[in-house]
Amino acid sequence: MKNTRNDATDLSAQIASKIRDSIVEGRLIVNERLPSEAELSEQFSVSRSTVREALKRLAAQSLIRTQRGAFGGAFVNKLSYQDAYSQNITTSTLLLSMNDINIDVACEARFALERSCVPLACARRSEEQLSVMRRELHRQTSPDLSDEEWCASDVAFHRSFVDCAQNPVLSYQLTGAVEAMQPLMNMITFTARSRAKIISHHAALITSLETQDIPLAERTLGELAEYSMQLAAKVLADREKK
Amino acid sequence: MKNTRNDATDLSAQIASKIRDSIVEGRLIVNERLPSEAELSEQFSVSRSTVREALKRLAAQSLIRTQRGAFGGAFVNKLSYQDAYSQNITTSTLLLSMNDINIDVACEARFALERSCVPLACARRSEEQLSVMRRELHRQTSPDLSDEEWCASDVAFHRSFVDCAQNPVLSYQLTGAVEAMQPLMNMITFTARSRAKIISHHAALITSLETQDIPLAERTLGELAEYSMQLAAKVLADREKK
DNA sequence: GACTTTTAATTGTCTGACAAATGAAAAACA
DNA sequence: TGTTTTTCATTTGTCAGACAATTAAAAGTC
Repeated sequence: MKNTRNDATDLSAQIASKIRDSIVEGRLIVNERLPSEAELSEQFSVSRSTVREALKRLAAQSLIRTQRGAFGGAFVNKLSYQDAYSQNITTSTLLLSMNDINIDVACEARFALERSCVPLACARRSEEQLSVMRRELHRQTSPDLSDEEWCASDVAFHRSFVDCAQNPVLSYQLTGAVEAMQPLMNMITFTARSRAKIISHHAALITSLETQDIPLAERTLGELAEYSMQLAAKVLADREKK
Repeated sequence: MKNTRNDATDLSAQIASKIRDSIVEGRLIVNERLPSEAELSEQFSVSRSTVREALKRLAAQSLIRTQRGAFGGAFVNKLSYQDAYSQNITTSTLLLSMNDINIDVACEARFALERSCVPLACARRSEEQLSVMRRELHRQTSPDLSDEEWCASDVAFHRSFVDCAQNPVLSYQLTGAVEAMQPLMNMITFTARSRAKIISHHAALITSLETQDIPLAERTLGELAEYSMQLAAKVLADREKK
């Protein structure tokens, strides 16, 4: 079906593709054991090293895990949210950092996505997430926070906001968008004044959740998006000047 | 910094992690050439096979590409949208299929995310995307479409809807959500009647874009979400009965 | 100057070996 | 008999060395 993979590539890539298809299309199920490396090398008529390179490719995508010893081997891995998160973050971060994405485009996407969980977040927010957001808000008021720490706290704040929707699939999909912004924002120097302004928006966001005020949340996110873009634009303008 | 990776793992995994960090943190830049396998094996004091396994791991994540011949080698790869898309789709699909996700949760997330591009899509939709949507809508009216073909067309339709927002980052983030739904929806048998109903919603969606009617688009997406969940619930109920 | 051949560098693949881990079975022991 | 220890076969992890295939630069040729 999706056999766009083919001839021109390495043997190890071809073999990895074949096994990957077996997993994705369900012919190999979770926790099932693959044949041993020796058996695979016979099946595919290649050397053990080639098989191993193929298996390492799959391991890098968390599709399999391996275990040594008798009755060990390679097993189809149940992809955890944790694994999926970190893969998503790595890919999103690299995509943004390598493709000179316009920061406005990234901001626009991020806040559009975040806005998508406003109704659910307002309806379902639990004390657990709210307390994380309050904690991060408090941390943000500390004046001796470095720009990196500030951005990290910002990410934690927004991740918790997303988690308010109590939908793990939604959280997963948004993780990449929220986390990948951090390196971009890290380039901005946040003055005391700009921090104060963002903090007030964050406070409003918490209030909107507490009072389940959907319009307020949407408006606040919009303002945050706009302000982020302004700050970024200013940084770019300053850099231009030099 | 993020050195949660450590001791208990394979040498090849450790080496892959080190190189990955170098790329993610920018010490190795796009198109830069890595040392040759022989040099790397000296640097890390391991055999060439171990280095190769590490490099294959990175290649599986599209972080590097390799080229044979003199002046060949491993180069830091510029992650393309295409590569990022397919990684995202694979991960999302597996996450959903392996974690017995409640279909309601997946539907909820998908339509929440899709709703996030309604304002942008209405404002910016181009004739290009609209014609794709019309083409898929027309295809959906064909009665001899298999359930799989129907679902594939559905995915193409919604991807094009997302693309209307003209924001590649947004499209990237939503690809996983839209595509990963297909295997879940494939389990549903779409009767002529249910197809007709969905087609009418799709038609309304096209109209809402043409007339830039944001409320109509949001309402239509909501109805689609609800109807999808109904169909899924019915499938589950029928299966229970047996 | 244009074309061909050689050459050196580099990845891709293969073979064979040994180390390390590990669970099962066998042996030893109480 | 029941429990602990030892042995053992299997499998992955790592290594060393070899050769094939590819490739671009360098050298040679006309």
